[in-house]
Amino acid sequence: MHNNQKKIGSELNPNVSVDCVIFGFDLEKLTVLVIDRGEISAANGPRLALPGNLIYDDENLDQAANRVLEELTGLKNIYLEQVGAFGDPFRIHKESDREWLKSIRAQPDARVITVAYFSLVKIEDYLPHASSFAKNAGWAPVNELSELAFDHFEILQSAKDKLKQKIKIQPIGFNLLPEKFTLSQLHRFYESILDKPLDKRNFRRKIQKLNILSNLKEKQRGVPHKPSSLYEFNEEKYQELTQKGFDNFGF
Amino acid sequence: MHNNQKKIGSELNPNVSVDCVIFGFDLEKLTVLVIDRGEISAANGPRLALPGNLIYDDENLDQAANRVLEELTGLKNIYLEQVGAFGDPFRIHKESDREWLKSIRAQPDARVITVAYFSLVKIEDYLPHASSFAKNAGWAPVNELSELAFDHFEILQSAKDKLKQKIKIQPIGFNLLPEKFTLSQLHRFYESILDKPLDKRNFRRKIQKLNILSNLKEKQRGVPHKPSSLYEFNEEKYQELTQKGFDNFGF
DNA sequence: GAGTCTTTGTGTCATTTTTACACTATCCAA
DNA sequence: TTGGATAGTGTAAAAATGACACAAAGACTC
Repeated sequence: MHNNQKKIGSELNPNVSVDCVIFGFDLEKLTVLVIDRGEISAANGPRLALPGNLIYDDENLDQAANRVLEELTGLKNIYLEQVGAFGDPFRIHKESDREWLKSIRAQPDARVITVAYFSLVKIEDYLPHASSFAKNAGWAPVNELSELAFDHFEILQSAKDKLKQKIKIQPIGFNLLPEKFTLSQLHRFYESILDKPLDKRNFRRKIQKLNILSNLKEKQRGVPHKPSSLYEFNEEKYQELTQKGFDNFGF
Repeated sequence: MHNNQKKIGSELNPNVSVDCVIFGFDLEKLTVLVIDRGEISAANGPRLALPGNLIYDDENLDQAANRVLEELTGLKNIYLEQVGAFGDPFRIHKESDREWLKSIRAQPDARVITVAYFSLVKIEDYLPHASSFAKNAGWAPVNELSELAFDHFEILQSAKDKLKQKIKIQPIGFNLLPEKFTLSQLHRFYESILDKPLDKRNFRRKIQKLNILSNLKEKQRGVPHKPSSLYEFNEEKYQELTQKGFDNFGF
């Protein structure tokens, strides 16, 4: 069910899967793409899970993650980074999880090591893709989740931590925000990832000094308050920065 | 050969292994523990490899890494952190690697995903352990290696990068250095990991401000120059720091 | 025991970065 | 026209950084 467009000449590896933590930002808070597994028979565990699947024997891990991401969102060439491997032999212990696996896997009891990836996607770009499990996917605010299937909640935590580290070192907001955005939105983005308030003026000073933003000569319209200037990221500057590396956006 | 002390009631998982990047510091430069595979028949590839092994189906990844580490060094409760998963389906392509696998694995052609860990070990504590592959193990200076078996060189690079990041955030020199050490040794340690020169006075100022070092009232003896004061780490302070996290030892 | 070699250990100043903090401007809606 | 909401802006004190040079201590040699 997960994947019925079987690749010719390749076999699923029953022991290794990838799971994707796909972050979005709805201009208010950080969100993550989750699958709703629907009503489950037995002990009703968490309905929500991260998208993921077994890997094929002839693809590498990055390819597998890209494939899962594309199957779900239709998006290619998306920022994707490994979080790590998760392999508790008892990670599949909840009865509800086992029930679900029986319905989608040939060997539901096999021990599976999963390799988690996180990616950053503009919510505006995401259109639920026709294929497979996407019809039950949706964005959930990261901080409102309290449980997920399997060890996915733990994976989500690790992914958040990775993202938190990453954002101090590279301006990756880039990948998540719409083409045009306001400084306040960017500000909220950093606050929701770092999970603490940042002084408005200091934030603006610091982000401007990176020289990565272009002030479009355009303003918000129709907002019931002073309209904000719109900005866009300067991709060249971004490349330059990530090359040289910029230690320290550590608020 | 790798592991003949088979655990009762558990099976090796033919698809998942762990590899350990065990760093040491010989007071001059960063070193890593490698296995010498000896003369190999076919196309003579790299003799050196990282220690590693398949996992058992009833142990989790951290346990497997600890087991491999202990089998090799006899050391328990060592600092150990995941680097990531490596899973190129063609990672076993060199003829010399295949020859070697035939001699140690039941299924030498299986596709194997490996999960890499790095750990930090005091060289003084390390005594080659009787068991298994340890007799051919030894410390090699990290920066003098130019190739390793399989994708181990790539893994080593990743581990170095992780270590580099880590050291900016936590005072883990702790785990590597002998009980008593001099500031110059610590200085050299940071330089060899960050791979760039650090100003002596600024380094000393910064490290002292962490308040993590105790100046023993003791000096080096028998050195043909002004003897240095010896220091030790203050473990309590270390715990405190890692809790609060100290952003920024970013030279 | 005088001289040489080698490494330790120390302070200051100029510059940059960080932090804390409050009020006016602009738009919409009532 | 007023009220509500958010945007946008500067300064001053404190802390951190980076650059830089010379005297002190021991071992060894002659």
